[in-house]
Amino acid sequence: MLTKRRAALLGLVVDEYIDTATPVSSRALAARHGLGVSTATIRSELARLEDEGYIAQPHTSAGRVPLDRGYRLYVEEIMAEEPVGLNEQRTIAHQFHQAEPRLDDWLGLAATLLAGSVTNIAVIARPQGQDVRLRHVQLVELTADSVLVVAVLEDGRVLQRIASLGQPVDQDALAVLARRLSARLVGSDAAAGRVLAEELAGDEQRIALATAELLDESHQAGETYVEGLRAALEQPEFSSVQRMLEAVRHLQAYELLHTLPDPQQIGRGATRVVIGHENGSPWLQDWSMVVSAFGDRDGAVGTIAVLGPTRMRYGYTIPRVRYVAALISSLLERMHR
Amino acid sequence: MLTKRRAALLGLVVDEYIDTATPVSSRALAARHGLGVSTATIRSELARLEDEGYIAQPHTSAGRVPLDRGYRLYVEEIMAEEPVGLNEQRTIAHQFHQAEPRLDDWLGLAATLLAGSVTNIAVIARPQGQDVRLRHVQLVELTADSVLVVAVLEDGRVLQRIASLGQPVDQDALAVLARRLSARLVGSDAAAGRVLAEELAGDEQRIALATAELLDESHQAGETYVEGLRAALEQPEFSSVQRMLEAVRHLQAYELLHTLPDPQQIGRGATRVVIGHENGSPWLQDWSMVVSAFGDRDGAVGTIAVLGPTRMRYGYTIPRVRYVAALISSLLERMHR
DNA sequence: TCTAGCACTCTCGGGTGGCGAGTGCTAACC
DNA sequence: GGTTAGCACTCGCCACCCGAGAGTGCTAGA
Repeated sequence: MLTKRRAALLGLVVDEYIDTATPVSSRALAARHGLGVSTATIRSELARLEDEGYIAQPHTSAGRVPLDRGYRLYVEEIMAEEPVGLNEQRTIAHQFHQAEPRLDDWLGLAATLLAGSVTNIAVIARPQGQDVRLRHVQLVELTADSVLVVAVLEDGRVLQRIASLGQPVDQDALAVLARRLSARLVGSDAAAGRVLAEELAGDEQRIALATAELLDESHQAGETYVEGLRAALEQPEFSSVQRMLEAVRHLQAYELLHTLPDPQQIGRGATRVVIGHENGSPWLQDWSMVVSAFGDRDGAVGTIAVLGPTRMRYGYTIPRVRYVAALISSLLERMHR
Repeated sequence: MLTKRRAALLGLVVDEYIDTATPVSSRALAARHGLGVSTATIRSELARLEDEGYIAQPHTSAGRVPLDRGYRLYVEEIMAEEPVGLNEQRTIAHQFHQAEPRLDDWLGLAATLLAGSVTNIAVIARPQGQDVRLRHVQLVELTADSVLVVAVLEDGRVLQRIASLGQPVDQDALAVLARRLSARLVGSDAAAGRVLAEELAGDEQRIALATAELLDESHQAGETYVEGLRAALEQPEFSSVQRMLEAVRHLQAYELLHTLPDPQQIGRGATRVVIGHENGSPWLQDWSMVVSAFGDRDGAVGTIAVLGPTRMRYGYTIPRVRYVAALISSLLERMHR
């Protein structure tokens, strides 16, 4: 059974360790926080916490270090969140309102701001293979023999692709074709585009195919934004070349993408913390993730996460991830409206 | 005076050092390359090369390491280039032809391919503040009260921006406005766009302003593509945490941008090698750069560079940088045609 | 139940010595 | 004069040892 005192003590150990990155001794705890008991008492309590699997000592004559289980309890029951202050909120929101109203720009900006704010790695992803539907197609004459296909997707992205033609087309024919494409393809996906292309021929077919490819691309793209590598690497956990190289090796967009939880399972507004071994990948054994999802009222469309050593300022990071996710969601809704 | 034999010896020292990353001893030289002389002779020649400032020894009982001056001579007179094989050319060119015909995509791809090929950092930049002119404007109706402004630039980029309107516009009015914008703005820049906006009012003004902003953006963007950090960091020069952190700290896009030479001064088809202290920045003292420029027949529009430790495979890197730059130039020309 | 005291364990940093790699120098040789 | 063999010398690297310090667990007593 975990007494109240031991839980509080665990909280102090985690706080202290997050702060100093060195094993926490009974003396340090007694000195920094005026607990009414002696170091000997603290030691016996620490021993109990160790028995229960919350903390451990790296070697006999060292202080205590939190284990994943300790962090888990800390995150769920003990820690105090440090809410995002009004000023901070304003500073962040301001930057978004100054940026281009484009999802891609927003996500890049969000990654940068978030990484800077929590001095860890921020990962933002639109998941792959998601069902993205077409909201709008337009054809723009570029040169005599090429046409720009512009597709607006339901999630607000605008994609474009150049289709080169066999022969010149006139503006009117394009307008007709655009209407036809819209009529058939709005609300559907690449497969429908390819079916339609089959029915057409010549340049019309090319354009329809380009549209289908555009929709394909929207699937696969799943652009991932990763920022904050530098800040993360400055932390003491990477003070050896091997650890550092290993981190740099694994922190590739495509690898991260597969380790992020599915945004659908998290739900908008919620945050989830994944600690150490709870991550599937072996290389993430001593990393933690704070994950949230963003999207418009139709559901979650992407994941926003902060990645860092398990020794992470959870109480500080979690509200900030949540805030940025909520901000993007609200921007998305405003854009769609 | 540098005799022929000493020059050849310098070449061997550099080759060997590039290969092994450890100071080169007289014995190693005698063993690997069947020079017809003994190690004692080699030693005395090495001593002369040291007097002349081409090489140095890190400490008394160590072999020789090339100095910047040694690399310089090596690059200019001694080294043998390793040309890009036909197969390699085909593999690379193939990937470009498969990619979207979009400058941004090409540059990203080029950075990735180049970095992989030379296992160092590839930096590709379109320089900022360059005079980009408009080739084409089109307006696309998105929703009742928003219009997508699509601008095609002379360098082949397609930019877009959403302008929201005060009241619904009909397709015909848009077409008229698009023609007017084109008539006035093709071949000119953001300033002209703003002048035109002054003459208009209401939604027309908004759209003209959006167009001007688009042209502004094209100036500032100066997108920089940096790839290959991981591969570079695996090299032995970064075997200490400080060196590694320093590298990661400085390798930020905006910082690199300012250290790249002006593409105009290099000229298309040419390559320039900047070795160690020849770089302005103090942190680049033991880095080298192989730089080339790309562009269409109207001139150079961007820089393509490989960045790595001074101990770099120059003979291998230079032809590859040149090849990729030429490839992009030819793709650009084909696109503009 | 808490505390003071104490023996014990383990890391970390500094100092030492031997080893090996390479060099420069010198004297002899072609 | 250029080349070579031999040798003394220098210096970095590494393994090893040792002492100091930090921190613990245990025990006996309040």
